[in-house]
Amino acid sequence: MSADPTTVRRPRRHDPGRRDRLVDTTLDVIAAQGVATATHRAIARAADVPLGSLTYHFGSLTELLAAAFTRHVDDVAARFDARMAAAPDRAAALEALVEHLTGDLLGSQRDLVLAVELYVAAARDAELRAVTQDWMSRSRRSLERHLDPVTAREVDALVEGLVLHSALSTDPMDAAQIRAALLRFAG
Amino acid sequence: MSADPTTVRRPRRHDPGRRDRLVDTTLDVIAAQGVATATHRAIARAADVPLGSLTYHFGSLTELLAAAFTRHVDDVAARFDARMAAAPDRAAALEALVEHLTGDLLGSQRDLVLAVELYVAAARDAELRAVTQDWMSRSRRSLERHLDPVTAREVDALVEGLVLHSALSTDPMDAAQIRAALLRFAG
DNA sequence: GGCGTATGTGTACGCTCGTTCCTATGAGCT
DNA sequence: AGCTCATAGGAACGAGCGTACACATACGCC
Repeated sequence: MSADPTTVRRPRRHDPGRRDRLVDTTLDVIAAQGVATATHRAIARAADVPLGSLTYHFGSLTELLAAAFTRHVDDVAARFDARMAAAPDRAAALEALVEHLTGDLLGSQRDLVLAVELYVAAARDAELRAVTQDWMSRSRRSLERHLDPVTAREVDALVEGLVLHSALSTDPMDAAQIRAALLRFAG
Repeated sequence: MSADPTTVRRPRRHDPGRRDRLVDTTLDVIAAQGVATATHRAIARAADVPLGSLTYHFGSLTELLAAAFTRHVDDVAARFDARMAAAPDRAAALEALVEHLTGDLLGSQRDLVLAVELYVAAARDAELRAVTQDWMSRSRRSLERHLDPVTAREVDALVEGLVLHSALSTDPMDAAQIRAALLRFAG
C-alpha cells in the first residue's frame, strides 16, 4: 500500500447542471467564433469538460446546436414580448420596438452575431430552420398586439434587414436613423 | 508546316477557360449545398477536374470563394444598376426595384441562396465582408439615382430583410405583398 | 529540332473532425 | 453496509479536409 498516487485525479465528479452549462457555453462559442467553429472539442475546451461529456449529454452536435439556439430564441422572444405586452398603445409599442432593436439587439454584439449565425445555420439545417421560424412567428405575434397583421409582417422583415445591415455594414445606421426608418414605415 | 508569324495570334500563356469554369462551378456548389460544403474536393468533382488543379489556379480555398462571390455580386449589381439607370423617374425606379426583387432575386432560388450564404460567410471572413460591403454600396448608389440617400439606405435595409425573410420563411411574402411594402415605404 | 517554362495531374502528409467504446466513479436506494 | 446504474473520463477510429510537392505534358521561343 505504499502506492501514494502522485497522479492526482480531477476532483470533478458529479456535476449537476452540466448539461445546462454546456448549452450556455455553446452559445458563447458561437457568439465568439461562429457556428462553423462550434465543434465538440472547442465547446468541451471552453466548458472545461472532457470530450466524451458532450456526446453523453447530447446525441449529436446538431442536437446541441439546436438546444443552444432554442434557448437563445426563447430568451430574446420572451424579452421582446414582455416589451410589447407592457406597451399601452401603438405608439408606445413602436417606441418599445425601437428600444428593443437599438438597445437589446444592436447594443449587444453577442445577440447580433447569434442572430446572423442562426440565420445562416437555419438556411441549411431543417431542425434549425424550425427554430428560426418559431422566432419569426413569435415576433410577429408580439407585434400583432398593437399592429395589424400586414404591417406586423412588413415590420418584421424590416427588422431582420436592419439587424443584418447592422451586423455586416462598416457604416451601420445609428439609433436615430433606425428609429426614423421604423416610424416612417409604421408610424 | 511552320506557323506563319503574321497569322498566329499571340499565344495565351495563361488559358483562363478552366479558371473561369472553376469559379462558376464554385457558385453552383455553394448554391446547391452551402458554402460549408464547398471544399476543394467537392468543387473538383463537380467541375470534373483533378484536385491539384484547384490549388494551382487559386492559392487557397478562401481566394476561390472570394473570386466566386465577387463574380456573383458583379453580376447582380450590374443587372440592378442597369434597371435603375433605365428608369426615367422615381416611380419607375420603384417599380424596377420591385421587379428586380420579385423577378431576379426571389424568382431564382439560386440567387437567394447565394445571397444568404454570402451574408453568412461575410460575417466571419474579412475578405468576404469586403465583397458584401461593395455590394451594399453599389446597391445604394444605384438606388440614389432616383432616391435621396436617407431613403436609399432604408430601402436597402428593407430589401435585405425581405431577401432573408423569403429565404427562411415557410410562408414567404408574395410579389404583391413585397410591392406593397416597398411602395408603402418609399412610394 | 531542342529547351525552358507555364500549365496539368496524382499522391501523400498532417491535421481536425464527429462519434464510438471501454473503464472508472460515486450518489441514491434497499 | 453493499449494489446499481446514471454519469464522468479519456483514448481511439475512420473519414474528410487544405495543402504541398514531385512528376508529367504541352507549347512558345531560339
